[in-house]
Amino acid sequence: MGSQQTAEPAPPAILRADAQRNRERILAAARELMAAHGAAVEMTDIAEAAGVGVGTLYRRFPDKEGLILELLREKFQELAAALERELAREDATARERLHGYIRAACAIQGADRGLQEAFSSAIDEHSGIAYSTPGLVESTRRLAAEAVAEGAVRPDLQWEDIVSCCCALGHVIQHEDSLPGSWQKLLQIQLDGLDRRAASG
Amino acid sequence: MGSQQTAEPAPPAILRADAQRNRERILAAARELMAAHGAAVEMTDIAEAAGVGVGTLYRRFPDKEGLILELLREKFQELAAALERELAREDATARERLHGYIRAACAIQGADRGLQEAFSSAIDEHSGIAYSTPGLVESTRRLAAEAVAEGAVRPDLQWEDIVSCCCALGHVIQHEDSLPGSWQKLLQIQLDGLDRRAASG
DNA sequence: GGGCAAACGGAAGCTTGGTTCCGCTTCAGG
DNA sequence: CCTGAAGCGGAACCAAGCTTCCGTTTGCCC
Repeated sequence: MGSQQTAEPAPPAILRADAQRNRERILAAARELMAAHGAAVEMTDIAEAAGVGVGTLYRRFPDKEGLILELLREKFQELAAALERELAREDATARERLHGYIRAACAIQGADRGLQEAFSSAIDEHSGIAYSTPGLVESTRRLAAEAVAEGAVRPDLQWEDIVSCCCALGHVIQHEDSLPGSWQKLLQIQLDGLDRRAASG
Repeated sequence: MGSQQTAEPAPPAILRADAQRNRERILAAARELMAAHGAAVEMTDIAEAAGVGVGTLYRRFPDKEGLILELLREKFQELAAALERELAREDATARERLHGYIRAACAIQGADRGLQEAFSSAIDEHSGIAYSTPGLVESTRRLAAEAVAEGAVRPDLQWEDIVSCCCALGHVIQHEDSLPGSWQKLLQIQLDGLDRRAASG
């Protein structure tokens, strides 16, 4: 191998104006379709919805996985934003902020099937994304710690429990069609179960 | 069309001895593989594990869906059996029987990835199976009613909530690898949340 | 034992959906 | 305006898996 391997001409980091525009369109279309139908949407459909050929799509993203990854990143940032918003509330107790965040996570997952899958798949194959979203873990940890310190929630609450709850709720939310309205009840049960007075043993 | 349409020769309901044996083998292999790898196993692999050609597999079952359906039926019967067993316990309070059943459902789902998917997919496309499993719904309803009547669990508990809990737990259990041990904690939170003292408002 | 419906194996066929390829078009710098 | 790199479209390609087909084998009944 020579001193400078140039196997790939390495495309410039700066995109031409039209290419940039198309990139946005593709992301928007993918966002839209995946929110509605989940990760199973076909690349062809995304391209069509974006008003672009598949070739263009593949010029921008390495493969389907890559496109999904990009959207996953977005999703987790959305979640992180909700978390920050909640943590910043001055008018609420730590327990209320905890409840607020879990509710927000439900709302986000309900509005977007993609995120529900993100939560699951991200947990497995792509767990890196969740963990690499700046501040997400750290803020969750803080949310838990503050609620425990306040004394209103179960003393053994850990940040991972918050993740489990959101993940579990997301799953039920995704099946809204066949278990209509049942997630609200489960949410209530879980929030109650997180309270100090509920903790057994 | 004549008085007796014989489009299909209508295969005899009674199988030849070897055919019967192979049918069992196929089911056993499918059970095994799907428990380990979920519904994604390939028909070819199932046939191979059963020591049989794919053709044979398709002679017994209409298609992959049909095979899965057969196993799903089994799974829900397994669940129904656990439920009956729990309901029959004389030595326990209704609340303990409720806890016992939910724990049992977790155990079953943990031992068999297939059932977790069953719980989910059954909820959607195949909800008929769950509902057609003799006594499953009825017994769940009874489990809930008895626990409520006893007064130890939240008064607004409905049988659907039990389903939600099991379904949600199953989802987290399936991701055991990436959220190690977290389902036990969530189970605890939910069981606590089901108690009367936890119920808010 | 003989005959035949039932059963078998597994190669070939088909479908679905991701990915590549390449000739044509468009931007942007000189 | 001219030119070349960057971008574009979408038909063609390819892999994966489910399903079918058909020549051969086997259990079962007379």
